Amino acid sequence: MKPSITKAAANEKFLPLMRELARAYQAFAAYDALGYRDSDLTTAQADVIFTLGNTDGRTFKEIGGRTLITKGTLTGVIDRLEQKDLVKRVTCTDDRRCVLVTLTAKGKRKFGKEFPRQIAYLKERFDRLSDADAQAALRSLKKIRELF
Amino acid sequence: MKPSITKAAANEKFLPLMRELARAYQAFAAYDALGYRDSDLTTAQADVIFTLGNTDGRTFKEIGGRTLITKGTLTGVIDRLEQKDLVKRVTCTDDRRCVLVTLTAKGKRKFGKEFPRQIAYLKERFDRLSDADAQAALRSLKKIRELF
DNA sequence: TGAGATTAGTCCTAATACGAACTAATGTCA
DNA sequence: TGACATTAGTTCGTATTAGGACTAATCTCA
Repeated sequence: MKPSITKAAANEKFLPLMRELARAYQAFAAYDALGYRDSDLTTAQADVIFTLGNTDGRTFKEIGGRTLITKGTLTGVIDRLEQKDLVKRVTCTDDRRCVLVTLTAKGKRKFGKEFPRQIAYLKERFDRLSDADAQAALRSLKKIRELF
Repeated sequence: MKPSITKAAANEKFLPLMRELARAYQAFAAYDALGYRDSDLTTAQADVIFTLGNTDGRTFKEIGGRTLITKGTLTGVIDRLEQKDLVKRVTCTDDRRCVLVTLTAKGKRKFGKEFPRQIAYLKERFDRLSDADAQAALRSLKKIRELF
């Protein structure tokens, strides 16, 4: 065990950037999650509802692609939303392998109420960034994403 | 449910930045997680091991503060690391409420092996950023974190 | 000193989260 | 057409994850 090697690793120049990426995201995620406190929705559930809003339904694959929820997890999330009567599963007629998930009337009301509320809640913070800072941040984040 | 209101919300200027933050972080996190494939460690477990490396032990509170793992979760993570004989719980003598978590000899070997390996694995990607881009990204992320 | 507040961890529940194995349906191509 | 690969979701096992109730220890301060 060579402390010199682990210490050299601990001094890598990119580590502050990596830590800041994690902390910035987690600070945002924590704030975002707080917004759902009174909504009876988890973050994942709200994410799905918001993805389905103003659409005629999406398949699991589409929802997974947009929310970054993996399919195994998504089955459970949709199960719970279905139990709450917020979404409905409909087997596609053209391709019977896929399932279209649509908002119920209750789900549409939920979306109409919670989506604008959450957006306003988030906007209050994001709008504290100047346009220039927001543009710079967007560019930086794109470059970071493209690294992986 | 007033599409005009939800559509106005969906057009908020800050949304691309918010999405990019989530995607950049998740792209990084997915790559990071891949690095632990052959290590017999989960991301959370590695995070704890790396935090304990080259120290004389840390309390739950310290570990939680650095890794951003909440205490309830940390109990389970430490349990599993203890089962693998990688860490050890020692009650503090000065304040018997707190528990010092230290690496065992096996844990130190694990740290000495996996930490430099993972850092090199991550460095390979982060080093593709120019110094200027990395500096700009760091500044942007700090500003984002300070929003919340 | 002693009651009340605070702090550090643990325990519990519900919900993610991921990967791998599995089923049903569809596509491919010789 | 028919064997084989591929795709969409489900199921399962293990491990987080957050939050809240709980216990034990410490602190505060009158």
